[in-house]
Amino acid sequence: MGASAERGRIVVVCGPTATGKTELAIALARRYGGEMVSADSMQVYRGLVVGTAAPTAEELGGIPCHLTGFVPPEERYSVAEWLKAATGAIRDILARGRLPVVCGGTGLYIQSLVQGLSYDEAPQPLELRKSLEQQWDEQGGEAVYQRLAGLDPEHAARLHLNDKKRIIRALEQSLTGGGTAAARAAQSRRHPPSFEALCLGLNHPERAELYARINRRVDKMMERGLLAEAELVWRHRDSYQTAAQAIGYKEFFPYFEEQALLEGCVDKLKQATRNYAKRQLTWFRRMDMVHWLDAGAEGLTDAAAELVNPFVHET
RNA sequence: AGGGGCAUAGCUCAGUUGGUAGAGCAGCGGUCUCCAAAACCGCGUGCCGAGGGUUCGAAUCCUUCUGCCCCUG
Repeated sequence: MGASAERGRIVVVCGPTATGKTELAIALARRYGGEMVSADSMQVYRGLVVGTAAPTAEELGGIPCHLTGFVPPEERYSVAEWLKAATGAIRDILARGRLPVVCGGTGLYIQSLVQGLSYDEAPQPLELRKSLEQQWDEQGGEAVYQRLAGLDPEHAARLHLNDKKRIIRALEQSLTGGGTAAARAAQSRRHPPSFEALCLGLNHPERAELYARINRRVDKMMERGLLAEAELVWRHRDSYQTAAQAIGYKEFFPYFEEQALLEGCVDKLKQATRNYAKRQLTWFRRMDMVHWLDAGAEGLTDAAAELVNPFVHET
């Protein structure tokens, strides 16, 4: 009974959108007496259900699902908060003697959980950020970049001059006593990961197949009332800061503003979703702990179970 | 039928007075330590509609054909 063996075990289902992650996760939860934990930056929001393909009560069939629809859409959410919530939910599930099945497509969230990254508790300096953004817009990015280069040359050298978001984020951290990026990275890894994870990655080997499924799923979302959901988001676009940038809503804004036809917006949405799936693939492909499974294969759940069995039973 | 116009990357189009082509979007690859469904970076994938001619050299000029569009009847 070594200390390292005491870490709780979790199963993670990741991969690009529209590959059936939710379905597999539910099947595994059912088979192993587990509970789902969503790892999705948009499913956390209340009211975004059709567009985010959040698991429905019918799909779940009684399996508990955590971390979906619990954040008011006006709120700004972040990895740090999700990590805290997910860690808590997982601990609870483990305490009940059940298997946590984490399921989602947000690479940053999953990687942070699996690798045990910890984020600074301090709230983000939004005022400072605003003034830095202003400086960027008024004086140009070069000036802001040079400021970071003076404080953290090593990190600055890695960032592209156009990477406004990261340059400003790095600068605000350095300016508020966060030290260099290298120091922060070391700090975030000072504890080993809280859990031992088995990562299953779902993908369709043929890109055309993945894209065809995405297109079909968007059509299905339209049938399920995506447009009404999108209109709600559009009406509140000023207050739904993070939620309004979710794929599946912003693509319809031109339609509501009578600047585009509905059909064109649907095509744009399909395209945006395909682009997103590709980015997700890039992210998960480089996580070398992921065991890839063919999402379209017969007996997918059994194939997954072959990996999960030894993982949950070995001591 | 007569007159005119257009055919260039998967799509929309650039291409000076002739020097074998380039943008956006799509696509492909990648980055990612607190907006991450975000943000950012890299890569041109081409019988320049087909044939013939002029020329050292043609996407560019001439000509025939094919296809599409417009005008007149």
